[in-house]
Amino acid sequence: MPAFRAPRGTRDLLPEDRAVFDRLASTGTALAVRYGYRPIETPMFEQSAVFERGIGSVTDVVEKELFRIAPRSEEAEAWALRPEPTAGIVRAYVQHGMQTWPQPVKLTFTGPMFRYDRPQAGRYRQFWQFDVEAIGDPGPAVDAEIIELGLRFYGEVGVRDVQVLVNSIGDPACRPAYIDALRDFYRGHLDVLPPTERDRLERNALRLLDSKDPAMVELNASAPRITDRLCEACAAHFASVQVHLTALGVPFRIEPGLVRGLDYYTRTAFEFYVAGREGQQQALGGGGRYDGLVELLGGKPTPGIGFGLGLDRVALVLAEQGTEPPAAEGPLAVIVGADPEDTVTRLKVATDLRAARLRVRADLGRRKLGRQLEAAGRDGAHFAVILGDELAQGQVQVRDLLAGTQRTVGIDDLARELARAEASHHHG
RNA sequence: GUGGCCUUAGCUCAAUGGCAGAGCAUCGGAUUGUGGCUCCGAAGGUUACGGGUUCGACCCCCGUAGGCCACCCCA
Repeated sequence: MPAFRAPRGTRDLLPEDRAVFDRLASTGTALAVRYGYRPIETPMFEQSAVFERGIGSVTDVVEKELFRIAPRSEEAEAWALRPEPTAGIVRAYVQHGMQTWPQPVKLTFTGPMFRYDRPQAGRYRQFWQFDVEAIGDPGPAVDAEIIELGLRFYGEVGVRDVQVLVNSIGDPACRPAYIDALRDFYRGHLDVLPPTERDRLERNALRLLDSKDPAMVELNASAPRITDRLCEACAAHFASVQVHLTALGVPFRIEPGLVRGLDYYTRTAFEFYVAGREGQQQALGGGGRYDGLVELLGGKPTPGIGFGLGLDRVALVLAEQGTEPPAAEGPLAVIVGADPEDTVTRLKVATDLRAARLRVRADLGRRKLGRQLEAAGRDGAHFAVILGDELAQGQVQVRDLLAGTQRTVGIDDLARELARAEASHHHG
């Protein structure tokens, strides 16, 4: 009914929602910093080629979900809103010569991503990711470190029953042979393949592995497994990742059907799910190793690994699991007055208290005292400072709205008294 | 991108094809400067939008938009 509303697939984070997001983002950043990651920020859009080259042009993310920006002139560069953070961060790594920094370069970022797909709960055209990237470390120890970091994030933020799925999808030494074997296998069962899967067979055979079509699920049970066909180096790497994960006490499940949707991944791939929902879409987060990406974007051959965790989905799961959102904090005090018309004094008192670094609100409406106090109570204020005739003697009433008590305070002592009350309240 | 369900006040929901309503929330009042409770009142609607059928449409039909569900895919 309103004339304007938020574009399809986007939403407003009202203060209550925003408080949840703030908590998720600050928890993630603090956690990553504790692990040695430094916050970075890259543009929300890049040359389309950064994503086409990096993510792979035959992926869904690029083929049908890339949020392209209409060029403003013939000679304009083709731009696209970022659908994920890794390509842009790696582009920055190359552009700024980060290979001369102490390796690995560990970076973290939290911000909005954009994908032009059909919205659903937990699936938006603008969504938030908490991202961590370690560039320049071949692993396998850092693989386990980063998976443990992801799992710890969910724990600290209060999501219960998170499962870790891991797999290795090989590297250029072994994956091509595996994909050939996979194609041969599916070609032997062409009659069973649904049309869409048949279409993808030549283009992106790995994707058939995580199809949810019942016929495919049955067929995939007997499909060749990448984990049986890793080259020696990949097999050793994968085994060592598991040793490290076990040593860290990270419970995980090997999921041979786990393939990631972006082409740049090699070797370690992992996803986080809420237990019981693994079969559905709605991964809470995922990531993996991308040893070829830096080179693909014009840098020297450099290994890397990272993850992106979807904050919108974390917020959704927290709500479903009944986790209490952070309580809205009301002002320490509201300045109210017996004379509804005297907004000058109320605003002046509030301004002086704010200058003293106190969180106060002045009631600037011209309504009678009872209404002002009522609003202060609903606002969650701890105190009401009541301005009345005593002001002539330099005094005000300070009413404790929670306790229902009230006392007279000299106007010159007001800031000190309120600051002391706030301090004792927070320590008690 | 495919299929299905849904859309009435800020929110949650009513209304047989015949006067669009309730609760909560908002705002105001209950005689001079003290909140939460109670009582009274006000405001709030192009029934998502556009067509059609009908004497008459929130209600039936078509289209569009948005949300949700299952696909697809991913976070």
